[in-house]
Amino acid sequence: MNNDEDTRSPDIDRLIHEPARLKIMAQLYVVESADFIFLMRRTQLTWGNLSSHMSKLETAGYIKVEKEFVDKKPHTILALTEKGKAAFQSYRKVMQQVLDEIPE
Amino acid sequence: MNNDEDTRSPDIDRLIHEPARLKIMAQLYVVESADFIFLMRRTQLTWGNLSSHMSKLETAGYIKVEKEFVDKKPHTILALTEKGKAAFQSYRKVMQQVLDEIPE
DNA sequence: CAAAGTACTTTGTAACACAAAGTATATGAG
DNA sequence: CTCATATACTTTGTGTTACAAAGTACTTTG
Repeated sequence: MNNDEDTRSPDIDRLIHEPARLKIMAQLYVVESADFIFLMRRTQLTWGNLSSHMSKLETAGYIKVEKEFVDKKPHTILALTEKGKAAFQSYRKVMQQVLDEIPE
Repeated sequence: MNNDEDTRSPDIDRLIHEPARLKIMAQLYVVESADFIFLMRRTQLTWGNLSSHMSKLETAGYIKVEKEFVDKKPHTILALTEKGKAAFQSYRKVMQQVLDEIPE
C-alpha cells in the first residue's frame, strides 16, 4: 500500500546537533581532554552556557567530567567517553550523508 | 592583549540547521522544485510541521512558494531561491569544516 | 577585613518545534 | 439537498530548550 522508503531518515542526534554542543564535542574529539577555560575560549560560550551544555552531555554519558583542585582553586577537566566518541562519529556520518547528496 | 583567534566560529545558520528544515532544503536543492505532498513523504513531517517550517524558510527568502489550483484543489509548489541555494551551499561548507576536522 | 577575582552553577525568560485542532473547498452517499 | 468524508493545508497550544543574568563558594590582594 505504501512502497515509500519510509526508513530513509537516519535521525540526527539533537544532543550533538546543537551548535554549542557540536563545538564542544568537536573540540574534545580532537584534543582528547580539555579544561573548562580552554573550551570556553574555543567555543566562545559563556560560563553559564558551557556549564549547562556540559551537564547535558554528561547526563547523556557522552563526556566525563573530572573536578580537582589546583592551587586551591577548582579545576574542571572534560573528556569524551567511548560512548561520546561513537556518538560523534555516528553523527558525523549521518550529517555527511545528508549534506553530500541525497540519493535520487 | 588577546591573541586568541576569536573569529574562528563561522556561525551555523540555525534556520537551515534545524533537522526538519535541513531535510526540506536538501530535498529542494536536488529536485529544484517539489510539491507539498512530495516533501511531506520525503521529510516524514506532518502537515503542520511542514507548513510552519515552510513559512519560516519563505520569510527568510530561502524558498519561493507558489500556490495554484489543480482540479479545483489547492496545490503548493516549493522551490529554492538563489538566496536559499547560496545559504544552503554556505551551510554545507561550514558544517563540513566543523565535521571534517578542527584546525589544530 | 573588605573588595575584587576565579571558577563555576542555578534560575528566569523568550524562542521554537511538534502535535492537535481548525479552516476551506470538493466530492460522494442517501 | 444535506451530511459525511476527503484533500490540502494553516493556526493554535504546550512542553522543551538555549542563552543570559544572577547567584554561590571560595581565594587573593590591598
